[in-house]
Amino acid sequence: MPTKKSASARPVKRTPRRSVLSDEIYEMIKRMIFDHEIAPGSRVNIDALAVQLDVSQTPVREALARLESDGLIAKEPLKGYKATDLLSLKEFNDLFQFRLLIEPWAAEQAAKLVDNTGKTALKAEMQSAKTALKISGDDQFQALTEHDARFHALIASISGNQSVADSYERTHCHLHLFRLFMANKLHLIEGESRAKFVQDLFDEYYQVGSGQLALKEHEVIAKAIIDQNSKAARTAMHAHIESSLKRFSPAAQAINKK
Amino acid sequence: MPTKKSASARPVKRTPRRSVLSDEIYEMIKRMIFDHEIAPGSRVNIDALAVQLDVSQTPVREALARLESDGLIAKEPLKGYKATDLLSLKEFNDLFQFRLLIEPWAAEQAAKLVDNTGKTALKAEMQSAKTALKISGDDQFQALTEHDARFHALIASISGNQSVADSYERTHCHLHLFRLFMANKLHLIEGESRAKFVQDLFDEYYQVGSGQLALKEHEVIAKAIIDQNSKAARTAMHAHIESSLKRFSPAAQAINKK
DNA sequence: CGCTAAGTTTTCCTATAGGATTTTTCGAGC
DNA sequence: GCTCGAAAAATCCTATAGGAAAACTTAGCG
Repeated sequence: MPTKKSASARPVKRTPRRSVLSDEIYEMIKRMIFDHEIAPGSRVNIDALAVQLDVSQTPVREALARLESDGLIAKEPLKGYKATDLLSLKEFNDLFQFRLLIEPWAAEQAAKLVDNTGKTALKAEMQSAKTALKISGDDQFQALTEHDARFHALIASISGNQSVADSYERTHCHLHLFRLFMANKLHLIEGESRAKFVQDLFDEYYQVGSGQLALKEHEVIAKAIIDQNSKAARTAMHAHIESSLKRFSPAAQAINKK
Repeated sequence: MPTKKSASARPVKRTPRRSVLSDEIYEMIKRMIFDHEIAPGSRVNIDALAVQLDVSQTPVREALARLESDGLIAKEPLKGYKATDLLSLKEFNDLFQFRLLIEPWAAEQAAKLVDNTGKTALKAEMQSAKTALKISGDDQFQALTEHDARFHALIASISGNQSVADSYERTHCHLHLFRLFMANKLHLIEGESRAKFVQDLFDEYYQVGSGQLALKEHEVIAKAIIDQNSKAARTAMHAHIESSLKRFSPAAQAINKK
């Protein structure tokens, strides 16, 4: 009786799995948060999630436990899990302040320590950004956000300091920014004027004029690192984060006024 | 056969639990790592742990998943969990470099933003350090390490920046330091001279002369914050971390030479 | 002595049931 | 009509057993 239902609902033989199931589930749930399939603040039902993903509760629980210590999901004892709320304005500012503490240093170190492998990787990443520009719509924003995440993570990695790289990763800042942005976007289906507002935000962030401001800033940073100019790398990274903070600030404020 | 054994081995009625079982298990396992009950690098068997702690596998799995994303335990897919190795010399230095990036800033902010509640908490923590000095033996070292952890976490918290406070917490630096230190200690049962070496380390770290150097440094930091002298707080914290790095460095080197 | 192959062990995943706690619903009383 | 309290439902948390896949071990053969 029990096996029958699931056996018929599930592919007869699961494709040979690359790694461990709970890891896949972790990534899938993370992606669901990323895609707003799980809305900020909404409850997350373990049973439902297990059924939906067609696995048992165990891997779901493991994934949720990890997501909790990532700060992406909060557990209220005996009440269940819920997706964390979007960043408040304060949290948003705090996050960028934190980045200002570690990333300029990371860029500086990266410029000092970079080798040929690192230079190649940086060039490749900048190339992928250009590819992303060819996409259109929300997918473009997502592609650019993902480039942004990879770019910063790459620099942290080149810096050679694992503690710094890890702490950057765990901020999940790109995920928070994307959620913030999309929340604005989604709220606006109701009002035409606000849709325009979000479009403006988008333009502002990635496409000021024909300049693609953020990518230009990335170019400057990448160049400084490849040239092994550590001072310039630090300065450029600092400027980029502050500039990024300014660009995203309206989005964060819009949410908090709601 | 299966139920019988566990039913007889377990207390009839579990004491009314304060919170959630998996959280308790998480803390217990963390403590086991702290106490070297789980040796660095050793395999961690889920079944065995569940039996030992007298709970089922489920909460153990959740705890291990969280510990993994804390970096205290590593999962090798399809092979099981193992406790992470002790910090290599490089990781040790990286960790302190990371702390240098965020903690002096945190101290500076704390001095700017501290209120009466914060000042009271700081004074209380310094008082608890004095109490710890009355303990003797390894317990004293543990008590002082825990004070150290609370002191730094408190300042990060007073700084008001949640991202910074979280990232400090997640370094688990006090835990790593304690493991490093105890590993030296434990290895030395074999050699008398090395036992002396560890005692020296201990004296060096917490009791130089009758000065209790580290605590003196804490006093300076605490005073600067309470006086709301932000510049002094930053400087004192910077000096303290560098001083701490120097004091612990021999312990880290000893492990790596092994 | 080295390498392949079968058997054993370990580990992960699944499934399900039952106890505990919270939330919701519903009815009685003011 | 509103508030309070108790029963009912939903949800979470725990426990346990068993099956599948991979890793490890051991024995036999070249």
